[in-house]
Formats: sequence, C-alpha cells, structure tokens
Amino acid sequence: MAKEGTGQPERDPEGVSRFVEHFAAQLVMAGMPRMPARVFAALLVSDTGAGGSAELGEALRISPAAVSGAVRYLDQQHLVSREREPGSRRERYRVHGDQWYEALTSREAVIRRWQDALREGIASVGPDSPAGRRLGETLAFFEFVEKEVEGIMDRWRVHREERFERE
Amino acid sequence: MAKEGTGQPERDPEGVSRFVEHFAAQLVMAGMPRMPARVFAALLVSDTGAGGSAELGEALRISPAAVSGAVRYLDQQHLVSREREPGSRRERYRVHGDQWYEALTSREAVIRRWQDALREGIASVGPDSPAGRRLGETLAFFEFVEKEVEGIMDRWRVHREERFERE
DNA sequence: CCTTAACTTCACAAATTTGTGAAACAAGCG
DNA sequence: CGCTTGTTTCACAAATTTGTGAAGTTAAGG
Repeated sequence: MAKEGTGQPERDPEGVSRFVEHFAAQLVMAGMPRMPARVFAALLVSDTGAGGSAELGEALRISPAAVSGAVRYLDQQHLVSREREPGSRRERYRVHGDQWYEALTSREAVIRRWQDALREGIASVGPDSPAGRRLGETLAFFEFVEKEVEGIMDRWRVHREERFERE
Repeated sequence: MAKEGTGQPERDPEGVSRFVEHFAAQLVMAGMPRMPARVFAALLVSDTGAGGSAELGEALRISPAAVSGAVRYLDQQHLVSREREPGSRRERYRVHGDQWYEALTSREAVIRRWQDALREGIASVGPDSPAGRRLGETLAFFEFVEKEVEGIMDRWRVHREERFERE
C-alpha cells in the first residue's frame, strides 16, 4: 500500500479496528464480557495508553454509558486505573503498560480458590477413594502451578529487562 | 456394584454437591458455560470418573437434554471422551484423569491466536510507535510464556511421577 | 421384528445479559 | 455564580443464552 518514506509508518485505522475486535475476541473467549474487552483492546492500541469516555466511545461506536460500565469492570479487575487530568474535566483511563498481563496471569487469589474448592471435595469423598485420589492429583497440579507461575514472572522480568536494554 | 470398604471414609453427599457447585463456579469464572462446568465437576468427583446421561442428570437435577448439550461442549473442548460400553445401551462419558488440566492450560493454539492478533495490531500501528512498542512487549510476553508453559508441563510430569511413586 | 432403554435433537419459553437514551452529577471556565 | 463539557447512574428494551419437554434416533433383548 501507499506509504510515505518518512520512516514513521502511519496508522492504518481499518487495521487498528480489526485488531481491536480480534484481540477483544480473545479476551471474551477467556471469559471477559464483551464491552470491557473492546475498551481494553482500544486502550492497548492507543498511542498514549489512555483515553476518555467520549474518545473511546467514538472509536468503538458505543455510547459513553457503555464505556463507563466497561471501565468500572476493568477497574475492579485492576486492568486499568483512572487518572484525573488536572486542567481538564476529561477523565483518563490508563492501561498499566507492563503490568496488565501480570494481573491476568498471576492472580494468586484465583488459584487459591481452585485449591480451596478441591480440598473441600477431597474431604467430602475421602482422600483414599478413587475420586479422592483424582482430586488430590489435581490439587497437587494447582499447587505446583502456583509455585511455577511465580518463577515464570520472575524470569520474565529479567528477560524483559534484557530485551529493553538491547533496544 | 460398589464394594463398601471397611476403613473407607464414607462419601458425604451434601459435601460432594457443594464441591460440584463451587468447582463449577470456578470453571464458569474461567469462561466455561454453566451446565458443562457442572457436568464436568460431577464427572471429576465420581469414583469411576465416568457416567451416563441419566446418571449425571439425576445427580445434578437437570434434564438428560441438558447433559447431552453439556457433553457435546466438553467433547469439543477435549475435556471428556465418550465410550460405548459393549453390552449395554449406556454411553459413558469419561474425564481424562490426569490430562484434563493439561488441556486447560497448555493449549498452544490459544496462545497462538493471541500472538496472531498482536502481530496484526503491531503491523497496523507501526512497530516504532508508542502503541507498537506496547503491543510488541505484550507479544514478547506471550512468546515467553509459550516456551515456559512447555517447560512447566515437563517439570510437572516429573514431579507427578515422583509423587506417585512415593505414595 | 417389535419393544424398550439410553441418548440426542429441536423448538420454544424463561431467565439473564447487554447496551442505550435520558437524566443526574461534577468540575472547570467565563 | 451559572454555563458548558465530560462522565456516571438508572430504567428499560433488545438480544442472547439457557434449560426443558417432546419427538426422533439407535441399538439391545426378547
């Protein structure tokens, strides 16, 4: 396609929009409601990583009300934060740049709830029954994963650091 | 025909039911529809790890039709398999004992789709724009995780092996 | 074959979720 | 002080999802 040789490739609005929808679709498959997913994706591709209700609403062709609802959800999940820009009545929602995927993956509280449910089940069927053994193995798996996830995130921070310095 | 062991702790039906609901709730939060989640949980706690439509329907107080629909979903997700028991018209749905959580976590196809969506986005905003950099870092994260997950599952198999032998 | 048991499919009613317009609310600006 | 712009809340209509009863399908057992 026609691109000027300034070195800075220009934004392709249609492509951006396709990305937003595709990325949001992944989030939806992972269990996030539709609007929050789209808003989050839109924030991710914005150059500033932040934007207001009106701005997002226009980009996604949804009402400001829908944006507001979506942001409330994202805020509760700690996926965005709200900032008040001093000289303006515009509120800005910001995606935490390098931390959002940690929020998505590490959430140890989630793993804990799986573990709690499993322990409850083991108690109810008896640990030595076949079912008890199966649940016990699953519990062991979650306990294992819990530790490993920590390790992964540590290694990732190192990895990212290196990558960042090289550039 | 169940053999009642002398020292076997007895099943607590109410506790089992509570487990099924709690565990299913976790699955739902992770994005699984309600009925499939309940059916899956019910299979997990059953001593045989398998059961038929009628049996499951009675345990969960839902119609055979609902069970059927749930199983179709679980089958598509490769979370259960169907077996035909030779001398009977009873079909049995079975949970893959020690492999189901691998299906839940490892699914590399899922990670690939995230990566594809991100690459698309990076192309659309330009890799050197601020947004491009943010997406690039996210992509790097997913690539990193993809490799790490492999490692985790390998280490888990070793870990499980040890645990199993010790018992 | 004809009956019967087990499961599946289908059409639909009920329940839930979604997104909107309208009104309320806040906060800078004149 | 109001006016004006940007955001949130609320009630509700539309759309989607869910689970059921009833009819359909397959295969065992007489």
